[in-house]
Amino acid sequence: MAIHKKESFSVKEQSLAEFAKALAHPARIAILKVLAQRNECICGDIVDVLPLAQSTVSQHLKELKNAGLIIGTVDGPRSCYCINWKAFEKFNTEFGMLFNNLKIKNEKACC
Amino acid sequence: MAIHKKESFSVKEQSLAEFAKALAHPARIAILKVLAQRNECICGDIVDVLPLAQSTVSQHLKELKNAGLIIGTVDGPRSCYCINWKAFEKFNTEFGMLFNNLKIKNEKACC
DNA sequence: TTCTTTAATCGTATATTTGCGATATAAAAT
DNA sequence: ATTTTATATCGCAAATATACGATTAAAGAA
Repeated sequence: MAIHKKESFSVKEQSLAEFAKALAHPARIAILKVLAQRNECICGDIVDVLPLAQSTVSQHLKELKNAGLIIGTVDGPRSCYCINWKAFEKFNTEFGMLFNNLKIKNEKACC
Repeated sequence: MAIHKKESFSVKEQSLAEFAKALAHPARIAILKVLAQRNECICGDIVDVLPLAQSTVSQHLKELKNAGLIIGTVDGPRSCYCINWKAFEKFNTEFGMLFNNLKIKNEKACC
């Protein structure tokens, strides 16, 4: 029984979906906010701010890193995370273009 | 064992995450594309285009509808779906604002 | 060296998502 | 009235995601 046929969609569709999935949890949105609000790259400070266990936060950070939305650097015994603005820019405009392209074609909607 | 503490985040964070979740599958991205490319509101035509069973497509449509991204109207024996541009606009700008606000504050990143 | 601190990873429980076939529903066609 | 067509929903199986405690790893401090 073939389950999860995400591969059968276009690369662009998959990549947009991947990006969206990385943002699809309030904790990860909150992490991005924290990372940006402090102009130094925080690591465990996020744990103090979020209502989640250290291991859970670490897991969310890993997902954001895998999606390319943040960059992690090891700094002695601690880890320093930053937002990867390039990736954000890329996906933000990609989303924007998707929406715009759609809208142009769809001036007269039926419902 | 308390699982899923999404409620402990801000309403805005939750709403952004909800929007992202609705987009977090290539099938749903593809559906939105199809809905926009044809200037008539399609229903079962989507099933012909996607590599998924009718029931699965119906389920994805339901999720998009629940998230408010599309509107469904019953038209005789068939259903007519359209993109809800207002919701899209709202979330698109909300995302944009999030990114912009973050970027302004974060001119000097450490990594 | 030993202890402490910081963060990643492992193991595990539970929840949610994804997908399909089968069935139900409802309107149109015959 | 029966059949066809279009779509939603139900029930189930498998895959993923979420969360936590416990453990590991690695650097700095004692």
